[in-house]
Amino acid sequence: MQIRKEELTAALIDYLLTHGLSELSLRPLAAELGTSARLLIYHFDSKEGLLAAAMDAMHTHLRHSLQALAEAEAPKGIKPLRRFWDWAIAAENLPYMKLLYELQMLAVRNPETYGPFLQNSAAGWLALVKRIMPDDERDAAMTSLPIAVFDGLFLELMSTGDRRRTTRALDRFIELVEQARLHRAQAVRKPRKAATRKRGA
Amino acid sequence: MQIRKEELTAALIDYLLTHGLSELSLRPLAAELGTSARLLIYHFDSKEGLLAAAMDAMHTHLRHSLQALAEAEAPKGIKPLRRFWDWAIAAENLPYMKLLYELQMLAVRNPETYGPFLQNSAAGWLALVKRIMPDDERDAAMTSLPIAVFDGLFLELMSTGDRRRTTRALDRFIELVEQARLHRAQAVRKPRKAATRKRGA
DNA sequence: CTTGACGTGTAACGATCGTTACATGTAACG
DNA sequence: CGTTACATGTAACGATCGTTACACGTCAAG
Repeated sequence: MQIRKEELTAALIDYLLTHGLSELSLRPLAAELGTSARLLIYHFDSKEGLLAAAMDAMHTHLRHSLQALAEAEAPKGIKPLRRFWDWAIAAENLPYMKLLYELQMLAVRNPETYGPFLQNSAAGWLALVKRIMPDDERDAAMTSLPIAVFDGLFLELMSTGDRRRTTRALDRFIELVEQARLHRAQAVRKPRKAATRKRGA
Repeated sequence: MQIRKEELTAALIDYLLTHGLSELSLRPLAAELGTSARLLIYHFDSKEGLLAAAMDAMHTHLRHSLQALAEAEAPKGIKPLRRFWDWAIAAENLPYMKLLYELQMLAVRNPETYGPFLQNSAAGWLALVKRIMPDDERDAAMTSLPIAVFDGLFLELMSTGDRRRTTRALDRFIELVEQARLHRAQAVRKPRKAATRKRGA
């Protein structure tokens, strides 16, 4: 019955992964962990310390898992963005990603409460995104776009649970980027310019 | 009858627009409205009734404002998606949109609390989106995509407040769709390769 | 003037919150 | 053995939560 801090943290994350952050309360949490609120405070000093430990563990999990993805050999024919998506919606990462997005949203409205738990995970994402977009598109707006597509689709996935639809939409975006790149390549090779502009709606 | 209730609802929304939903408490709310918690319960029956009234008013505002947009004459040269974006980030709509997104996220984790306040605003969006994508792309994935782009960029706007960057990214997406359409049109006119058709991943 | 509905203030209820006081059990070490 | 440090249980504290009881004032209708 002697649970130490690390074991507590692991169980704590499991709890947060299914119950979310916003309505966390010490006593119900302690009840499900088989301990008491007293113990949680003893080990984590305060509720905030408890949240800090949990959020840190979450970030650590995601960082390690993402690093493993980056180091693994990339299969041919799968675009980085799609590979990132598959990683995110994999069973072992999806709950963590949901928690991360929940944190991000809560931090928008309650920065003083949740802001301290934000780590710059976007920096990690960016390293991957850098390889997604064509080089000549690497301005700020064009790195924003794939991340926004990812975020938006992940949002829809969280709301509807529709993996097929969201994944297909992501593939459509990738095709779109491909086609546009191809089109630009052709336009450079044979610059006919204004003659091809016709539909504007 | 019940004139007081309408005034209260208006003030209530103003409060929620700036303070958010997740940490709403009757007494601080009442204090800022210059009344008492007693009064709020008297007029709205319960906290849930109060939230219901507020969320209904929010949906009503958005629906009316969006309808006004749909009925207004569309300026030439501005794509519908961009027009929708400009509407959403306009000063009079942005706080409502933020509140809507907050509601949507809270409903993901706490459906029993916030689910009842969800109305199918996506249906309203869809009517606009229908005119955004080219006709031959109107499958489910391709209507998901612009909405996801919008959602993702709006999320980033909420987090960073960077209007310029997000708006520019949206414009890039629109260009992307345009270029892809143009490319496909050329491919149809001179079908050199079958590679530009659908690939099954 | 009386009645009764609406609106409001004060105060309290029971529940739950994060946190703390106090006592105790366990086990390693001198 | 006793000491010491960590771990744990029981209970309670004060604060705040949504909600309710009760009394009072206003004002139009009878």
